Order: sequence, then C-alpha cells, then structure tokens
Amino acid sequence: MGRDEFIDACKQVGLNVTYQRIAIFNKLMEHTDHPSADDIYKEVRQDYPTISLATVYKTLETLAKHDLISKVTYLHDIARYDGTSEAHHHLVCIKCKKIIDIDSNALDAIGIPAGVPGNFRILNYRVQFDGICESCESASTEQE
Amino acid sequence: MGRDEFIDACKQVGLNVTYQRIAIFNKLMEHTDHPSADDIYKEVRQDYPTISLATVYKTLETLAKHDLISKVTYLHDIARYDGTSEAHHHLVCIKCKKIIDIDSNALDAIGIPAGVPGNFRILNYRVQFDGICESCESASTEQE
DNA sequence: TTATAATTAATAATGATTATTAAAAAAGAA
DNA sequence: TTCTTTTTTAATAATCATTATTAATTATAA
Ligand SMILES: [Mn+2]
Ligand SMILES: [Mn+2]
Ligand SMILES: [Zn+2]
Ligand SMILES: [Zn+2]
Repeated sequence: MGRDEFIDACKQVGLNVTYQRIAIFNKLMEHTDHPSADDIYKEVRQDYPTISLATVYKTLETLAKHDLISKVTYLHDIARYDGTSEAHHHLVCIKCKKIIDIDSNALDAIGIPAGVPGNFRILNYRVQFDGICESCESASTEQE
Repeated sequence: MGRDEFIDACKQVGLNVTYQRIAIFNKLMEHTDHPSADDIYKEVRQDYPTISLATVYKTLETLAKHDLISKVTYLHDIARYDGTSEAHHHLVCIKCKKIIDIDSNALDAIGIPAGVPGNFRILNYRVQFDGICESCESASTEQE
C-alpha cells in the first residue's frame, strides 16, 4: 500500500490522517525486515524529534486494529510452553488464545517451497492456523 | 515423553533430577492447551506450596534449552510489525531474529488439512520457517 | 469562530520475565 | 559416613516492553 492509498484507507475506517500516522506508516513500509515499535520510533524521530514512543506503539496498534498493517505474531504477550520439542503445527483461537496441536501428515509433507533463498539454512517449519474455537464461536452467537 | 523417559533424558543432558523439575514437567504434559509459566505455577503450587514462580520460569527455560520441551513461539519477546495485513509466510532467523517474507504459491495452496476439527472456524494460516540466515551462518563459520 | 471530538506527548503504572543472592540440596571424594 | 564442591531452589529485586493516564494540542464540524 502506498502513501495515497494509506490516506484513503484511513478515511475509509474513520481515522484522521495525521502527520504522525503517515510518518510511522511510511517508515514501516520502507522496511522488509518487520521492525519493532522501537525501531520505528528511532527512525521517525530523525524527521520528527518530538514524537513519543507511546505514540508509535499506539499508532501501530491502531493501524493493526483496522487491518491497515499487522503484527507478525500477536501471540507474543506471554510465553506458552509445549511438552514436546519436535516441530509440529497448531490451531490458535484468536479470541481466547487457546492453542491446540494438529497432527497432519499432509502438513509434514510440505517441504521447502520455491521462493526460499538458497543461502538460508532451514531447520524446521510450523504452520499456524488462526481462527475461532467452538466455545468462543457459540459465546459470540448467544447475544444476537 | 513419560515420566521415566523424562528422568532418563535429564540424566542424558546432565541435569539433576529434582522434585521440582518432575512436577513441572508432569504438569506440562497433563495439558493439551500449551499453558503459560503462571498456569503451571498455580497448579504445581497445589502439591508443592513452597515453589517459586521464578523457579517455574527457570525450569521451563532450562528444559527448553535442552530440547526436552519447547516454547510455542520463541519470537515472543518484542512485537514485530508488518506493513501488510494479508496473511503470508515468513522466514525467521533464530539467531538474529530477522524476519523475511516468502512469496510462494505452493504455500498459499495448502488449504485446510485433515486433522483439523470441524468446529474450529479457520480464518487464515501462516507458515513460519525457522533457520539460520546467510550473515549469521558466515559469522559462525569464521571462528573455527 | 466556537464547540466538540480525536489525537498526541509526557509520564506513570503494569506485568511478564530475568537477575541476584543466600540457603538448601545433590554429587563426589575420601 | 563426613567434608567439600557444585547445582538448584526460594525469595526478592530489577528490568524492560507495553499500556494507561492525563493534560495539551490539533482536527472536525456546526
Ligand atoms: Mn504443540
Ligand atoms: Mn511479512
Ligand atoms: Zn476460543
Ligand atoms: Zn540471522
């Protein structure tokens, strides 16, 4: 998404288009390496020295909430442990953050696809399915 | 891995077999939902009221370091953002935590495999490849 | 313009995790 | 066993990423 598209998208979702939001979004788009809030903060501060780290956090969360950007992992708040160390696959409920194992031969057979640079040594992979679990689904259906 | 296997595995990697380690491991294995350190702490404390939360953390980290257990995501320390909100796939360097996009039609074509319960509504999925990036690889090769 | 709502900056608070340190337990030698 | 050394634990303090608060600023709209 380019700058003009971003401005339109903000209007679409009812967010005021501010200098800060444009600067943060632009800086994020300059990156291909998925920066942290602090990375963005340090860079935006070059052009805009009065910006606050809390504003960067708040802006990134706001943009993510409106699906203009995203977090690589939104499961980063608290560590979750697994009784096995073998790579396998998971179902994650985005509401209650329940994590369930998936046992699937098909997923284990994926292998390394084209599009992966040869100079990156892959050790393993995991597939994460995001969705809504049964109990969260029925909980949200109740009040309608 | 069962209790006896765990005891053997501890000896294998040179960890003393303590009551706390067994209790924490057993409790983790009772779960299918990938508990947090605090979840484990609250439960182990029923049987062993003097245990400390810091011990639970330390034990879980120690067991994970020796590959007896694992973290569902070890990329949980700081949030990383992405300029797009569309689900896609990533290469993650486990050394420097660099995150790189993969563009792969094959991965996008996986679909929902057998083994996923029908009452879980899947919204999207992402594949994460863990490995060592080129610069980390050559950095580790230098000193040999 | 003036009123109202949204956003920002600065800072304090929160909370998960880690570090520290002294006591307790385990291992090893004799 | 007993003495010595190493590992582990418990308690607590410290750290640090993130969030909440709040007053000032800016945008929107009448
Ligand atoms: Mn699992
Ligand atoms: Mn990405
Ligand atoms: Zn759920
Ligand atoms: Zn790397």
